[in-house]
This record gives sequence, structure tokens and C-alpha cells, in this order.
Amino acid sequence: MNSALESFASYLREHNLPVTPQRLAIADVVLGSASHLSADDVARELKSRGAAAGLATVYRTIEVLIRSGLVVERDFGEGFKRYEPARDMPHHEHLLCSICGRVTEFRDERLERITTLIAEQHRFSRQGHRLVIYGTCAECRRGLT
Amino acid sequence: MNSALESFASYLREHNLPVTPQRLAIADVVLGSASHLSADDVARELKSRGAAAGLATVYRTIEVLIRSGLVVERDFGEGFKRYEPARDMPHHEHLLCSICGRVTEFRDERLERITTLIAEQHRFSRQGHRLVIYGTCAECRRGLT
DNA sequence: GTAATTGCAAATTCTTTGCACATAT
DNA sequence: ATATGTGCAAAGAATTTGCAATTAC
Repeated sequence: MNSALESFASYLREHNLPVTPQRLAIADVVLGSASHLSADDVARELKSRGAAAGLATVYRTIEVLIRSGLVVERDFGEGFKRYEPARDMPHHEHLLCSICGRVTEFRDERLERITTLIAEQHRFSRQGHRLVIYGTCAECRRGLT
Repeated sequence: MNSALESFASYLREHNLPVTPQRLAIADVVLGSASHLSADDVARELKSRGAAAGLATVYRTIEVLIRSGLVVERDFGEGFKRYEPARDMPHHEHLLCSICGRVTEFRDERLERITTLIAEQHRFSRQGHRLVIYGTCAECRRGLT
């Protein structure tokens, strides 16, 4: 079903790491989600599926998922981190709704070029960049009658 | 000397807020700094000037500084916040050296346009954006012989 | 004088760690 | 068997808050 979950199991086996039910359940939630979940979101989702795991285990498994390259960590300055499956889209930016917290992705080639140029101008060796656009999504604005 | 400090004193008086030595000392450090300080940086600098104030007071005064519009809060995903005097430059972006933590500012008109367009495309009402370019500065690379 | 601030310590939030017990291979 | 993971509770780091003592106006 979820091929990314398969990849994770393979990763674990290749690295001689035990394939535990908790790891699979956590990976299933994170890799299967379309959204950008916080550690707490993951724990809550697990519970609602009847497959609870301790928060500590959630954090530890997410760490493995990140090392495996299947998940990316994000910090939108909300006071906690979010985790996103490293799918298709090579590098992309985010729109964050400041009301509902919904995260939308987009990609724009120009940003790669611009940031690379700017880094050069400042004699920085560019490692990466992060752009977040803050605003309110259409749904939330509708609610604000 | 520091005219921003004067503005802060005026702000306090206009709002019937006591002008305390702690507030002035903290404002002097934050407003007078060219860099992007953390709350801890501010407390440490105060101590080194012999004008120490409790960390809680530092946080509370920074809050007032932000409300006064003289200081802007930044979160570069380092696990703590930084504070920057709201000087001249209207809106600007940051380069962050991942070795020494140095922050460099730059401004690029194109980013305003691009982010506004993208927000529109996603039917977001844009409130603002934040761009950080991560990399290593020239000085730090020199050290990495 | 009185209302507001200060400082300290305790509380909070997110995340990490230590350790006894359980489990995958 | 044995190394590794898990859960819980305690520890950490940044920030906030409650409250008695202090200070600005």
C-alpha cells in the first residue's frame, strides 16, 4: 500500500535496526499524511487509531525517519516543529495560514536562483534556504464574516 | 546619543509606563546593537556593563519594545528567538551562518512581488513572509582549513 | 500614596535522556 | 542470547507567570 512505509522497513533492516510495531505505526502516520504534523499530532493520531506509542518513542522514531531521508523537519516559528514526508517535490516553500495552521506547498524556480545569487554577493556558501509566507487561507477568511 | 532610546522613553511616558533604569538599560542594549540578539545575549551584555536585570525583566521589556514598534522579533529556527532594532530597512531578509550564528541582512524587491503573486495564486491573503538563507560566511570557511 | 515594575522561583511548553523492563532478530 | 527499543518519569532549554518587596510618579 504505502510504498514509503516499505522503504522505511527496508531502511531499518539494512541498518540492522529492529522493525517494531511502534516504528511502523509512527512511520505510517507520518509518511501517509498529506499534512505537516507536529510530534503531538502524530501521537494523537496514533491514539485515535488504537496504536498508541509514547511521545518519546514518537520523537525517537521521527529522528530515524529523518536520518533515512524519508521525512523532513520543518520549523515555521510556531514554537514547535513539524514533520513532512519527503515526497516528490524536490525543494519547495510553504504558505502558513495563521488562523487554522494549514500548510500549503509551492515551488518556484526563481527562488533558487535569487537566493544563490544573494549568498554569493555576501560571500556566503549557500547551504539552503527557507521561505514561509504567512497569511490567511480562503476558508478561514470566509469564516470571518 | 541613541535617538531610538529617546523614542522609547517617550513611548513609555506617553503610555504612562514607568521609566525604570532596567527598561532603559535593556532598551539601550537592544536598540544600540547592530546584531540580532537573543534574550540571553541581552542579559549577558547587561551584566558585562554592570547593569544587570533579571531575565524575566529582559523578556518583559522586550515585549514592550516590540509593542512600541522599535524592535522586531525573529525566529530563525534555532530554538530561541532573536530581537532586532526596527531601523531604516523597511522589510528585509536574513542570511544566517550556521557556524558562527552571524546574521546578515539584505533586501530584494523581487521577493515582495513573488510572494504576493504566489499568495494570490493560492487564494491566501498575504500578511508577510520570512526568508532565511542558511550557509557559512567567508570568515568561518577560512577557519575550516 | 498608589499603581506598576522587579526579581526570584515555580510553572509551562516542546524536546531529550536515564533507566528498568520488554522485544526483535 | 543479546543488542536494541519502549515507556515513564525526570531533566533540559526557552519563555512565562505568581507574588512579595520595591520603585516611579
